[in-house]
Amino acid sequence: MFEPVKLKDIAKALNVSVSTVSRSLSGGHEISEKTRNIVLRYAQKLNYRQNPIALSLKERRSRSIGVVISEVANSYFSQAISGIESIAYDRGYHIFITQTHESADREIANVQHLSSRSVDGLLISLASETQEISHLKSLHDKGLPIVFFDRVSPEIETHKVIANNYKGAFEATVHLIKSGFRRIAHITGAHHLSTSKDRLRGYLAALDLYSIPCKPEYIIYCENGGMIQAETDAAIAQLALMPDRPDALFIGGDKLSTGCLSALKKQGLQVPQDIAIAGFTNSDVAELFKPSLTAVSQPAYQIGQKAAEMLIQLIESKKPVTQFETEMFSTELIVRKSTDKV
Amino acid sequence: MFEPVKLKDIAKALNVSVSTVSRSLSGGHEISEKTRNIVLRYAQKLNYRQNPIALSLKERRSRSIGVVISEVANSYFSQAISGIESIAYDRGYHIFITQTHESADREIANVQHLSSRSVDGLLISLASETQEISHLKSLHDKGLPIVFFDRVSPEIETHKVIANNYKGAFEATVHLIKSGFRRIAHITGAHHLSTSKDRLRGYLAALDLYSIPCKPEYIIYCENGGMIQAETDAAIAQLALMPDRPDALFIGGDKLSTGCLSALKKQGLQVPQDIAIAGFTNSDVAELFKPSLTAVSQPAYQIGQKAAEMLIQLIESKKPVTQFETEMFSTELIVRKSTDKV
DNA sequence: GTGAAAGCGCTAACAC
DNA sequence: GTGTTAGCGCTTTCAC
Repeated sequence: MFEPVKLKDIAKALNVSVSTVSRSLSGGHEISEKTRNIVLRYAQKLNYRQNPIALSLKERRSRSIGVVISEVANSYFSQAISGIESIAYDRGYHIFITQTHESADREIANVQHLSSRSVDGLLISLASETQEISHLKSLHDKGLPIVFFDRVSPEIETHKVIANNYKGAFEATVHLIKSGFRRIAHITGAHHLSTSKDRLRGYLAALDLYSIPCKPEYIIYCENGGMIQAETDAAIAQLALMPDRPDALFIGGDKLSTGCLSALKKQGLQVPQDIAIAGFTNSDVAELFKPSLTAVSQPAYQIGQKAAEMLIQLIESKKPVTQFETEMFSTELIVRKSTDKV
Repeated sequence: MFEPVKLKDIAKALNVSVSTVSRSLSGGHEISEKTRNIVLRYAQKLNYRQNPIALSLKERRSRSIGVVISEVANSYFSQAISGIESIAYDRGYHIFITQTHESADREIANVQHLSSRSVDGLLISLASETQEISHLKSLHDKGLPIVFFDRVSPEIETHKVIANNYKGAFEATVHLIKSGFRRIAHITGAHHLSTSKDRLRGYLAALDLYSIPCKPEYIIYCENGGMIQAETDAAIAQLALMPDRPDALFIGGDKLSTGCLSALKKQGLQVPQDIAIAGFTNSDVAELFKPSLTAVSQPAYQIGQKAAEMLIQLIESKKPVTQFETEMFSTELIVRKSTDKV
């Protein structure tokens, strides 16, 4: 098998002690220039690499961070991951990515697994199903740094990074209203998620501003957040059958937006003739849909970067951090054909 | 900070030795039922977890595998990752995902980083830019298990997992021909990639079967594999300007397929009226495009699973493996509107 | 300036 | 059946 060079090998070959080698390599001051150079040169020649596992054991940290998301196959998350990765890489951290597929059980298992793998910190966007976060709380109480992004929880006081979901939803809804639609429904993710709540508030605020009464039956929660297409189909079917069928739809989720487009197609409803839609999505192909999709896009890459930065800062902070921030990024409304009034 | 329970804590509390605790926990036979029960119960109560880092140091393996792909934001790879993850998780392995973004330099850095992080093995799909794989060869020669998937290299003898790219391309091209198209161009990824070569062969074989002469100018390589949209746009522009403009297009890459759709739109070419298209893609929204996209879909999840299985088998094999296999999976042709003859 | 030795958490060979 | 000890690769304190 693969046998990397270790300090002992170098020490033996050079007839010095292991500690001399270690000190030379780590740039210790108390080493003679001459010895250091010899060691350095030899180590270089043998392509010596520190064994990170031994180092972790020694330092009692792993230089790795755990990432918990619902799915990589989601444009928002895959972009966020790239952002996280870019920062982590720069700072010498590795990332463990785990997927919950929106299941609370898998989230618990993943978090458990990661913490037992001694990650130095956790970056998490909660699963749709998760309502109770004692699995995170206990870890956090024990001192494990955690930074929330996207779907956050008020129950743990720590850094959080989110998009301005309220404003994004508000703008999208206003755009629908200004385009001439009045019967605007809202399909969104699990009711307890922070993102769902904020987006709902934005939607309601826009209706309110234009004095459009809000119909409770126009608000539909998809508890699986688009993970299960049948649920999305059912939501659309429900809207389609209403006597006072909506003429527009504001969708509060990445997976849901494409899911609704697909469901509407199955229902035989034309977009935007029968019903206009605008939705949160970071898809890079929203332009190509039939019709092209008016989208609320989040700066997912930057959100990932910021979250990683904050986590690493937390990890590397000498004294316990007590001041926590919630960083908020602006969304962008990209108007396309799915909200054209015809 | 976060201080997990260790064997020593349990030993001290129970007034036994560390080894007794270790043996009880690992189900050693030479322990009295009584002691074991006491230890087990206490460990349970304290929620004891083995420290995987210490274990790795001891066992000289990390129970983790490195995954090198071009991008997670790619339907094929995100599905493959899920497959890899499902197997790895079952077998007690963690995965490190790294992205090359098609750059050879980043691939080298990632591989280097992973190997220095002591992964037990590597799962890799080569970057578009990679032509020279000595960085992998040297690691492989030193005994690091490597399994290739998707984009493989003949230069290293090991297990490989791929889709039947030849047949997938053949079927897609035949479908275009049978639909009545004759001037069929082929846009594909970097010329040296195994996938590009196999798909080209399939395309040529189909043309040949129907005695359609192959025009060299109808074959365009996008060396960045759709990563840079400008390159894809240029390829389409080139085709659009030909005096004998193709009436159909077979596309040999996931990112390229959507990229071409977008480029055609910019060129003002209607699909399929002006030009029909069929392409490799695992996108779950190919149905929603305008027009819906005829796709060659790969069983990415299964490919990921198989690759992970093979790698773990390699890792855990007692004796050096000398017999290597290349596992091939069938693709599926999903016919949609983008290849309708009008 | 350099070496010896302890210790990070764990397992296992070797005592008893 | 249980304890003692060495060792995985590394850093760092303490001697010299």
